[in-house]
Amino acid sequence: MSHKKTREHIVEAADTLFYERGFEHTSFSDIAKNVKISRGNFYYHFKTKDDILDAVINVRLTKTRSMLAQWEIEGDHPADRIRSFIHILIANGEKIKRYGCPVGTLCSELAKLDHPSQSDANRLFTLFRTWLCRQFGLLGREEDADDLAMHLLARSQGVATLANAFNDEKFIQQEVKQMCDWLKAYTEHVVPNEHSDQETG
Amino acid sequence: MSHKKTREHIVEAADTLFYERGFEHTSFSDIAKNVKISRGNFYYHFKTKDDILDAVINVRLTKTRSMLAQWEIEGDHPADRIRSFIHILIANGEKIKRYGCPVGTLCSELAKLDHPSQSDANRLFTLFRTWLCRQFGLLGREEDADDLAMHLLARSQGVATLANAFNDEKFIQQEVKQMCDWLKAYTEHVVPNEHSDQETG
DNA sequence: TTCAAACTAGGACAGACGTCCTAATTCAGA
DNA sequence: TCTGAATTAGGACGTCTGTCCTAGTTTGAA
Repeated sequence: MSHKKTREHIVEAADTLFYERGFEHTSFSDIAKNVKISRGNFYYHFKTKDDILDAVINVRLTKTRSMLAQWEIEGDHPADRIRSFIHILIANGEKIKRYGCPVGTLCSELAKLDHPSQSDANRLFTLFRTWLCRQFGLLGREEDADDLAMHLLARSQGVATLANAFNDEKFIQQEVKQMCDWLKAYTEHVVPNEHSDQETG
Repeated sequence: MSHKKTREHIVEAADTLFYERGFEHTSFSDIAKNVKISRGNFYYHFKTKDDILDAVINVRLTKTRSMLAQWEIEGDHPADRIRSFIHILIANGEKIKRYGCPVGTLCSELAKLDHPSQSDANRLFTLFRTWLCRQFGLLGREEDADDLAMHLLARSQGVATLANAFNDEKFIQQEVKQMCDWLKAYTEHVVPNEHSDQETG
């Protein structure tokens, strides 16, 4: 029983610390302090620090997948789902202002370290990319769905980076509004007869 | 003579390495290897590693200022100058795909380290911001010039982050084109009588 | 040529890191 | 209750880090 719990606690603490302080700047001692176990005990659960990183990435992948699935349940119209994506900038605004985007900053750091888990971390981006791509496809934009997905992903990344640097709440809200307007214009232009045709209405 | 040269060589090598590997992941030994001096010799030129970082930031600030000044000389029309900004994504495309944006990734790393030089690094962003702000003002958009500057800055940051993660050249070019179109639409809409009225024409 | 100042090389230093070992403790099943 | 396996605590290890010292070399002006 305590085996799985301890392992999960380690991954959970590492997840938080890797986000807030970065992977390299987080030591075994830091994680141990948070989980309240002995530093030497890590070796039983993980052979190396990189193994912890892999576990953290896998947890994030799983959580992201379920979040995206949840957005598909909550929103019938693809535009609503895409709005859910855009609004994580507001939902996670405080953390983003402090630490930036967890996906972007991790991928960025691993790229500089030339770390073997780079490609695994990038799958977090791919998850959002393909999900957004599918939603734009459902909006009738099959041809350039992936371009639109990448465009929106880039906009979000940029907002996160600058919100972090300037610690600017108003900027986040302005940009979120602009992205929603951009989305609405696209939606109305492409699927004019379906601007708010949810089955609930 | 060799004093200044050595100091400059150290800062130059540190500048490159901080960009390519990150500040924390660059050691004195790494820099020493590049400059081909003894590791212990640093103390004569810099008291601490943070002092080297400060020097690097100052060099970048100076270089950026002169680059922006150059763009003002080269382009008479503010729209041309802004296009110069947009096109650094292509000019530095190879490095951005490998290491991301030097400004964004540095600010991001220092934020995670809670490093005292955060605010100095952020001044790099502010440099671009106020410069872009001024150009948009000259385009007749005094009222929302700063919003437009921040918007464009964010777009560039997002493109750099994703170009780095996906190592995607086509994506950079697409987004650069979109940004130029966005700029042109703005320009023509706001200053309709001046859509290509450079003094050279 | 002389000599103080500028500069450099090499290594000592304490502390932190990731890794790994071993003895002790906890726990589950017979 | 007993026993072997699972789990943990604590610390040893070699390496690397940033910092700092000192002896030696180079340099430029008198």
